[in-house]
Amino acid sequence: MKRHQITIVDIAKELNISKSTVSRALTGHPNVNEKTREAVLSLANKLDYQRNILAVRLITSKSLTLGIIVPEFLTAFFPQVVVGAQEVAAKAGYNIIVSQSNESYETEVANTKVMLANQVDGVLVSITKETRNFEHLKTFQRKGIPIVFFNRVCEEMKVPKVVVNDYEGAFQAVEHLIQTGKKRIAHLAGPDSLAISRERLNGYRDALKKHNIPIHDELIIPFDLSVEKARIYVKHFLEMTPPPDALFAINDPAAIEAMLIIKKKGLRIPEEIAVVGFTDSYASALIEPGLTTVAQPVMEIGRTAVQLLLEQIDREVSEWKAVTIMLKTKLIIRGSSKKTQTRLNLFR
Amino acid sequence: MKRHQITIVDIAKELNISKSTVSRALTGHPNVNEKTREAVLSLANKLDYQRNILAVRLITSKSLTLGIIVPEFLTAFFPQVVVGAQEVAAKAGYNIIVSQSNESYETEVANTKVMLANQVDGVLVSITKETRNFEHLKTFQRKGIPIVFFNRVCEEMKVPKVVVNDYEGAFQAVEHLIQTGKKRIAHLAGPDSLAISRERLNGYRDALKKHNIPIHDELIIPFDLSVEKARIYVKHFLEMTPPPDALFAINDPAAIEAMLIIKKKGLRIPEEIAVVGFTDSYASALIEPGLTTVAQPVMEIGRTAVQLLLEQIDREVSEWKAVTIMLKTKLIIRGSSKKTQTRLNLFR
DNA sequence: CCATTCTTTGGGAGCGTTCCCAAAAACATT
DNA sequence: AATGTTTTTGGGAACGCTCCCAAAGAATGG
Repeated sequence: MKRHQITIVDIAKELNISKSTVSRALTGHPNVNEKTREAVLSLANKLDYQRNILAVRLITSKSLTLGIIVPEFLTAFFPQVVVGAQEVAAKAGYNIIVSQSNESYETEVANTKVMLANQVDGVLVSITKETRNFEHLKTFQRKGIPIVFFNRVCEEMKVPKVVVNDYEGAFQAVEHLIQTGKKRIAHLAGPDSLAISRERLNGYRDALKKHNIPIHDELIIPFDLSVEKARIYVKHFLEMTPPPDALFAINDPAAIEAMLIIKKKGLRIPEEIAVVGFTDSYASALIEPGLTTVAQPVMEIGRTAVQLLLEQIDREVSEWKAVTIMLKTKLIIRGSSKKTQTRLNLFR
Repeated sequence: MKRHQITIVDIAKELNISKSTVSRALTGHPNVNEKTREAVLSLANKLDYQRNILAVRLITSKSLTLGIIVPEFLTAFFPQVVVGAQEVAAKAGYNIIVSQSNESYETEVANTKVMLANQVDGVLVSITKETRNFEHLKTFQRKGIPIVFFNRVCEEMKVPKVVVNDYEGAFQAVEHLIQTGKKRIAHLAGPDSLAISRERLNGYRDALKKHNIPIHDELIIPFDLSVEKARIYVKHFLEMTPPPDALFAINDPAAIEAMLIIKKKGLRIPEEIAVVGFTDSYASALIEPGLTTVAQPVMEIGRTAVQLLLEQIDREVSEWKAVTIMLKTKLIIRGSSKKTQTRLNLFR
């Protein structure tokens, strides 16, 4: 019952020409008579011919597939990046396979093997918070498979990277807090291993410096991005005497978690303690008061990363260049950091 | 500079045996001497041999790839389904390519073509809110490519489906509202074209019937799942005299949008109007008061759907059977529907 | 009109596997 | 020792396409 799939040989026989000519007509090769081409195309259309991409992949030694390794898929950030990536990849005829490492180094290593087994033509990577050894990722380079980092990049590898201006974003966020009169600004920082953590921390530091506010080390706590640790450290901040009058968190989930705890404690946001996050996730607009946050162009990150990747794929290994593209952030000011009316106030 | 990829022929030459034997040893075929197998495996290991999956795919006529077509990728629901799906697919050696239709029928049709072009071995589909014609999906059946629906299913096609018990979930949600003393319960329903809309509507209706509460048609408004329409209809509900004392929304985003509007109006939740959603998204726990909602096992939906799909792939077309698997929902009661203390009260 | 160039076509190898069939080798049975 | 049976191996076709090379055909020019 298995239906025979139409091949170029079928078309060739039908038209009494060779399969080479059919192939040329179909692929748009210039050396083919216009009439022949039309005949081939119309017959192909009539027979509902579908090029066997599996054969094309074998002969060209290209899987026409890109891999994306992300640390998680729970928050909206990475799915959005994937949407952007897919958009550009699809236009170029590439598929995307995604694997999430669940913030586990082990899983990330396993995922690289899956990517290799699938012979991806290139790979986008955002590392886990645990990743400190990069041998598994260097394998891609060794095998001539281009790699592009985004968001959470590996600094020691000389490959293209797509990031946002974390330093600038953090700087603006903290400066904004200072401008609203805050003086004792805590920073719930990301793990030291991630460059984004360090960049944002530097932005925080320099903003304080610029405004001559002393930097207190006890107001800077790096954590592992888990909700549990976030809670512990936020509580710790609140128990200080005096407590901080503002909190800049490494990301929105942490900021939101902080807000929940602060509100539970009965402290007023932003009057007693202001909060600022990073990324502008969906939830940051929902919570009350709205969370002030540093927005990043999430889809654009995906698009740009794939563009860079495709450029590498088309080039010789020797021509690869390690550009770092830095996209802009934008501070979104909401109720968690200013004294204006929030929706909540209406029925307080 | 292009490194020669190790093939089974290389291994065969090195060991002075035929490539057939090497193939057998590598694939675990029984008819091969144990010593030969060991020799092959150890050499393969030593040479870092990687089976060329592109060749395997061509010869077996299997892409080892599954397609997933989802209507959107913005809310957490579908990415989570994908995570579950991937988990099961990966174990069986399958890749997954995802395409989102952005709630557009046109795009959905285009996506089916992408799936066909990629020769997926099977496809998971959750239709858009616009999809009323199913020809593009029936093409899969015609070509012998198994299809499994999940969440938003096509009722007229006799294929496996994975859903949650929408009727029961809605019934429980509405019964819960009745038990908290609500009498005038509105339902912001989904579009008529989707079975989930109808199921949830039926659950709503039957719960009212059971408790002898008259059903008012003006309290049931179907909408197109857009935020804009949600806002309009919620406002419409609130302007009624008397307004409803509870609202059951087709999904969490609509419920959350409703809560924001209700709060803006200065009405108290749940005292003046209670709200219940569907799915238990991340945001439903964040908003204040917490949103009572019908939780569904999201990852499990993805896992189950892939399992069904793999079963179909392994079977002959004639053996395909159109089971519908109905997973359980669970009512999560939060502040939006009960009079207990919410966090908010602490600092009111 | 023939040599030269350009356009168009056909033949066939090759991509790296799998799998069938036959041959060889090893083992068992009378 | 001869035959039968099982295990193990090799040869080679096949998957459907691309691409190289040579050949045929058409066009051009002196």
